[in-house]
Amino acid sequence: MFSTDRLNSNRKERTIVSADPLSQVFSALADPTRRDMVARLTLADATVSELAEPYEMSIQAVSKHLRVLEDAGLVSRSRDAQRRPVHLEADVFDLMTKWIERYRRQAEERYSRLDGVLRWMPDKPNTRTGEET
Amino acid sequence: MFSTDRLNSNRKERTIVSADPLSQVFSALADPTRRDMVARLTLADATVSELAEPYEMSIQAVSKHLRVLEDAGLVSRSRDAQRRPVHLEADVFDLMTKWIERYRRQAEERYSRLDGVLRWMPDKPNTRTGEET
DNA sequence: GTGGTGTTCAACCGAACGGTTGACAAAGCA
DNA sequence: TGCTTTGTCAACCGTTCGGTTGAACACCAC
Repeated sequence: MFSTDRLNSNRKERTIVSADPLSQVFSALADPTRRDMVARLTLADATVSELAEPYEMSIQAVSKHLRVLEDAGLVSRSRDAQRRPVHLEADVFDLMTKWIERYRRQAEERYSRLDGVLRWMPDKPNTRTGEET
Repeated sequence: MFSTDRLNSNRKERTIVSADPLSQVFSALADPTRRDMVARLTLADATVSELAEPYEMSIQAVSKHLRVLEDAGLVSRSRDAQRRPVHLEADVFDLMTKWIERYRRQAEERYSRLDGVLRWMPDKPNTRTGEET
């Protein structure tokens, strides 16, 4: 909660502030390299160097990308000797899906409601900002 | 591709490079303020100052946020005297939804396939990197 | 032990981000 | 004709981001 991390350091828990989960997931997937890794991980687990192979960047860069995927909960890592197999955690997708679907539905509802309003149309100026209490 | 923008500047088209559409949408929604704006816009169109009202930041900051939403195609703006009513373009949600659903499905398929493999289990090492040609 | 392999850590760098302030344009209102 | 409202543009500032290099750690194989 305060220092605790970055002193004993090495293990996890150097979260510091960490954005809300939804922001983390969205921003993790905002990078094409990271999206590509996720896509490949839907086919099979892979080690860091296997994941790094197709890209031109250094292994360290890939390792960093994996960290943000892990922090976002999209990916988990186990241990196999020196190797760190990466595994996709598809559940987190739901977080996004739910957010998106919720507001999409709300938007659609609103549009159909608006159709109604337009048909009704008394003499108000133009329903500009709508009926938001 | 080179200068061209930022010289004639003022009108649109200062795209410079502009990330791929999917990255733009994801990263636009990676900010909680922007997500909140989108959420509110599902209820009704709104002007810039109406949108800005609940937040502590300056109008200019809100204007910037709207720009990234607009560049991502999530939002469009019309004109009403000095006002610039903002309207949600819910279609772009589909871009994300499709990406997410595609890989979620792929991941699920893989897991069920893996169940099969485990039951079958010959003597191969472990199907590590799978069958990605 | 020594050496190789796989991965992470630490420091650094330039570009992008999220915010600020100040100036200004464009339209309505006195 | 001013003055106000609404919004954008431009410049700046500190922080984060995506990448680099170099060093270190952890583990296996001689």
